Amino acid sequence: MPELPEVEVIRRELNELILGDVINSADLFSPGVIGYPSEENFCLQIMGRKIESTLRKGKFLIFILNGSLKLVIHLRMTGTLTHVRDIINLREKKYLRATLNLKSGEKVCFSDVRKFGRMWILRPGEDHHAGLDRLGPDWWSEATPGDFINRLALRSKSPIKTLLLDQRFMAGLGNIYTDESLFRAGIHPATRAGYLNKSDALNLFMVVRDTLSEGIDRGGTSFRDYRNASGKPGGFQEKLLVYQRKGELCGFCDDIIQRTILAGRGTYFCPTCQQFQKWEDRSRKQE
DNA sequence: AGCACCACCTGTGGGC
DNA sequence: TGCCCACAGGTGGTGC
Repeated sequence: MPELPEVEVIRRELNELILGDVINSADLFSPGVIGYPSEENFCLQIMGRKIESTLRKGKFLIFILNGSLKLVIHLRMTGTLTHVRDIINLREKKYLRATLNLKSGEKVCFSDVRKFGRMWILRPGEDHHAGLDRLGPDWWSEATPGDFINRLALRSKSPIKTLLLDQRFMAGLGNIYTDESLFRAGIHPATRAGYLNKSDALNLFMVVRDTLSEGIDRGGTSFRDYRNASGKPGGFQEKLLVYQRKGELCGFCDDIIQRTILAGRGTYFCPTCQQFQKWEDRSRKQE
């Protein structure tokens, strides 16, 4: 489910609601929800910690706790974080995996249908337990056009979609925002990175940032499960131009949106508006 | 090094 | 209505 915009929407909301609050305790309801340390130590270490600040890196949500501890959360496909006073009001109650019980009397509820989501408590130097150390620059708060161009040059043979999805390349994009960005930039998802010149790359960088920005402004994309910290859906799904629109008219030309598989993921594109691949094939034949 | 494939889970929607 | 299959916003491991 959540990509960078969805995690950022949740972070901003929780930042207003729980900053400065204290986690009295945690309740765990699903084995495997804690990535590190053990469930027992997770519960012991989190008790009585003050939430000093909130961060996001890629799709990871991070709460800085007093005593140099970090609470790290990844929602993976179907995870949600909901701020409630009473669990009875929780929409995803059936899939509740953990709660953080705050001194204020409120709770942060971690629900997750598919159980892929994880939480970690990390001390300084323990980022590798969550894979945080392997992330590239965050697309929203860290990456620069220069980063992007330099990194593209290092992976020039990879299809551009593969790179955009690779969190070690740059962190935060998932399947929806990748397909939407490539459509908006007019680039076929299979185009090899090395085929993009500097101007193409710069344009793609700006388009990705604009697409993420609009996603955040509209409260994220609720294709199915995503809800913000108040339990409400986002609105960017109404603005999707290709994702999940196989067989529909493009909207910018008379062609029809196609679906294929790339990087192991369902991939949506317009064969007419995203022609980079065709040009690349032609230039390869001329070699 | 990089990529394809499977695994992890549960639910939903389409076709018959 | 029911069954079966494909597919779903993510990532890590394995083997070629």
